[in-house]
Amino acid sequence: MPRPARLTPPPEMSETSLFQGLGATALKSVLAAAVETSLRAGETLFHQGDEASRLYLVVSGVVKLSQVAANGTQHVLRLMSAGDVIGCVAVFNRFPYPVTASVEEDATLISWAEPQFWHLMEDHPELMTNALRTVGQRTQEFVARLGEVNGATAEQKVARAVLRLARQAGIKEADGVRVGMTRQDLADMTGITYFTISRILSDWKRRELVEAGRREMLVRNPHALLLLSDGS
Amino acid sequence: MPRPARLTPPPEMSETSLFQGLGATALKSVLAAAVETSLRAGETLFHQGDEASRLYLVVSGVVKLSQVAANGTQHVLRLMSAGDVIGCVAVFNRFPYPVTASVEEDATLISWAEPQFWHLMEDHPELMTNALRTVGQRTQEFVARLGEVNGATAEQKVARAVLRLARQAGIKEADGVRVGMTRQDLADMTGITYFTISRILSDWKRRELVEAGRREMLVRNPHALLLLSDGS
DNA sequence: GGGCACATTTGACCTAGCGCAAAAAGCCGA
DNA sequence: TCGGCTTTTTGCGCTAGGTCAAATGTGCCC
Repeated sequence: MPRPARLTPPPEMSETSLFQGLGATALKSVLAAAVETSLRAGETLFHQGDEASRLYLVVSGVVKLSQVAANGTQHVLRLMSAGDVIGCVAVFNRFPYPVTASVEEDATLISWAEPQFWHLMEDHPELMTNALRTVGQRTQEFVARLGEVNGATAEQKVARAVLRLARQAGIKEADGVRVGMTRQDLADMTGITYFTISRILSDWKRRELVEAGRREMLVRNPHALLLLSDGS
Repeated sequence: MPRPARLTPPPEMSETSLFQGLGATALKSVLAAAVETSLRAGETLFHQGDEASRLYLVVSGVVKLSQVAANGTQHVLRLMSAGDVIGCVAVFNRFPYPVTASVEEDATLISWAEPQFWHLMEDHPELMTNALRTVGQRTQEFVARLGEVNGATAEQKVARAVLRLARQAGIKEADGVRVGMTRQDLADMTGITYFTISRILSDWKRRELVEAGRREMLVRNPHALLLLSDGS
């Protein structure tokens, strides 16, 4: 249910990296041009291959970026949460979206039509600078990951995926970080079968690094996972 | 041996995607600010982790972008040839270079200091637009590759790597495309041991898809490789 | 031509992780 | 409380590809 974005920018907006260095007036006019959308878990923002028509900024909730490979398997690339920009790669490229964006947890987003955002960037050079930086960071992340997937054991990959998950969509609790995901989700993120995922998690449970329940887990000892993901 | 870039832009410069849409005058001033460098095969442009101080454009030759993973293995990300921009991700990020750039075949490059290029982009908005597009394309490529590495067999990965190699650094000949690389190079590009690479190439030789010699190969039937890389 | 340094090939063996099947454990609605 | 459903666990066999060792080229320098 799209509607115009509220005109009064909430204070946290000015801290969003996309808006860094933007004056209050500029920020207001950029936000005025945006449209606010609320989506429920399970709904889809856009599909892989759709024409890249809009640029989104996540205000709240969690959005999953996934890709369907040629062989039909689904690969989850990344979860996006508050402050993350979705569609930047495709929009600045005038290419179809390379991924599918679906809502994991009820989300609110604001978005701009592609030509409109180009205008905004022309009017506000800082915006373009920030966009360039954002895309650069995204690339850097993917480059780093390309390096990581190689030669890593299944356990290392799972450790990294869980840590990423905890960072991007985890909820801090007294004795750890809680993340909601199925074994299948983890499998899609790592390219490992969920059988192997289950075996690894069972092992971690035995070693008391995590507690794993149905559709969720509690990361008790992130540091140990970091060691696992890194060293042997 | 750096020296100022020649002031008269060679005609092909205006076709470089980074300079698309730039007027002749603008192009001249952008080139005037650049420095030309020639490097021999084996020399290094910059190392992974170096401060990202310059943005390079390949004029001729081939430059290899590689990454050393945490476990010490080298991973070749991409070969860059004429028209490709090197360092864009890091420079626009003010992050250290995430990769090492070394010269594969004697190369000539032009480069700009980072702050200077920002000024040029401010003066010439088309340049910034192009930069944004370039970074976007690079990202898109890496995202696509992240999806590809998953679930692919060794043969599929090698097929893709060889095709990329042929496209990025191949020399067209009467009966195929010649590419210069060692089995080890291919291993570094795919994350596969060179034993397996050798086995796969031997098989391809038997099936007459390629001819493979010491430090080089001739791709006879790119179409067959494309089928291999894609289908089962 | 002979020796040397690599690059490549081939073989033998081994293991991480996949595929499949079947059992167990939660969750929910009636 | 009982099905019926989904998610997770576990066992077992199998295979792609890694590891190691040893043989075979191949080019180059003296």
